[in-house]
Amino acid sequence: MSGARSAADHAGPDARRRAILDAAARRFAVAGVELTSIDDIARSLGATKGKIYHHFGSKGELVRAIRLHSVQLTHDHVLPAYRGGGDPATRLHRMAAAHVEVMMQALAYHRVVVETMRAHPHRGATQVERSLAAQTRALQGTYEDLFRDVIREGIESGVFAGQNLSIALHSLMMLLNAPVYWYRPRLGERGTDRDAIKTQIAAMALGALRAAPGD
Amino acid sequence: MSGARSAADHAGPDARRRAILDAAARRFAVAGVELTSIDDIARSLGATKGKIYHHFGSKGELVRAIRLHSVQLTHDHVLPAYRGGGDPATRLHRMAAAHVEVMMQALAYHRVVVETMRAHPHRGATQVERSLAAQTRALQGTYEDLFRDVIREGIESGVFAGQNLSIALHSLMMLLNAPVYWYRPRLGERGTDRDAIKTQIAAMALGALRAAPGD
DNA sequence: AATTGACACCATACCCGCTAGTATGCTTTC
DNA sequence: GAAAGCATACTAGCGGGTATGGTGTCAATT
Repeated sequence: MSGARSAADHAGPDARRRAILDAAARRFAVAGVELTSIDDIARSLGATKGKIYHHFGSKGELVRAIRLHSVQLTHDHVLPAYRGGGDPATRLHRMAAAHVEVMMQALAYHRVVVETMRAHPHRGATQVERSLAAQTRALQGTYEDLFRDVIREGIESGVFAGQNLSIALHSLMMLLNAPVYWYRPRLGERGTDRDAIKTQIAAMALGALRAAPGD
Repeated sequence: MSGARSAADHAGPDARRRAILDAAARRFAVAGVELTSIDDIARSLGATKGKIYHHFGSKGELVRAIRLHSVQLTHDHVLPAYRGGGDPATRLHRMAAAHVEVMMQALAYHRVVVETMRAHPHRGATQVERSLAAQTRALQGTYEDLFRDVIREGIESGVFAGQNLSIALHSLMMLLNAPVYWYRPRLGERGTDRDAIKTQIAAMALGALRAAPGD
């Protein structure tokens, strides 16, 4: 009685992988990674374990794939603002707004990221898992470099306070990730809430960097 | 061969509870809550499950107790700065510095808090667990109200930007919690690093609140 | 001071549910 | 007809929790 490809399945295997990832991210986001069983995810797909384990090798691989996708989404969404011209303050404001925006768009994915943030090396990770983790780390690194660049430029040009770059970057990222923790889209919301949030947080980010270092 | 009370045990049962909590927090912080078994914690104490389950009803109770202790520590450490006089900016700066300070002092406890932040209700929580969680929520609420008060006061007096209070508070808390994610005490550090961190973050927090709302 | 219970304290050994992962075979597709 | 795609049924092991018994401590009693 199976085999009847329906809905999003017609677009090929990658689309099916994606559908599984979406479902997994949603379940992980609401119930937590550890408390979500593979059967839960399969059930939310109207399928069984077999489907998931056909496309992914393990639960850990699922989590790593979600993490990687999250970072890719974020990087792709913020890069234009980085490449766009303007003084450091303007660029950083646009980047910050874009970051907050994508946090709220793909909320489930980013929730998984922050939950699994303090990468407990997950003893016994497979080869694929390690590879995904490595890609994620690398992309995350180049992503943070975008902000590091702009901050440094801003410090050198005097618009940002001359403080410790590493601390500033870490703090900025946490500030921009904040909505992942508390934002809950309201039913029937049309985007004005999101605009307010991203505008305010971007403004706060700029203010934080402009702060005088001494006190 | 047992029964020989040693080390910190002489100070009574509460001290033993505390020792267990410390060990649990440390293990949880380094390996993650889910990946840490009760046996792991017991081993790190030079004891067995029996000791832990004599003092705590369940693993969940352990986690909740750690969370509560974390909030209590933070509240107690920041309250003096709240009560101290000064204009809103000064008070908030002191409160922020105190918050960051206690984050780095009781790092393990706060790590557990942020890891279990998005409270997955943990289906089947016992009565004691629910009670601990309720106390934690309550205290967390009154703690955040300290900051809310000062922010509101600052907005009214014009030193802070007139932005959405809820978003500002959430963002501020995340900014102040940031060190929990990345700070690692260096061997033989004598406190100058911590001073630099808390000073810079407090300054950034002030700057974030002073930011102009519109853009 | 010595004895005796009573209870706090903890070790040992055991159970058992839960879920990640696998083995297998039936469909559908190409 | 070969291979991808997936359902079904099963296994295995980890770890949370418990049942039980032993050991020390302390207070009351004699």
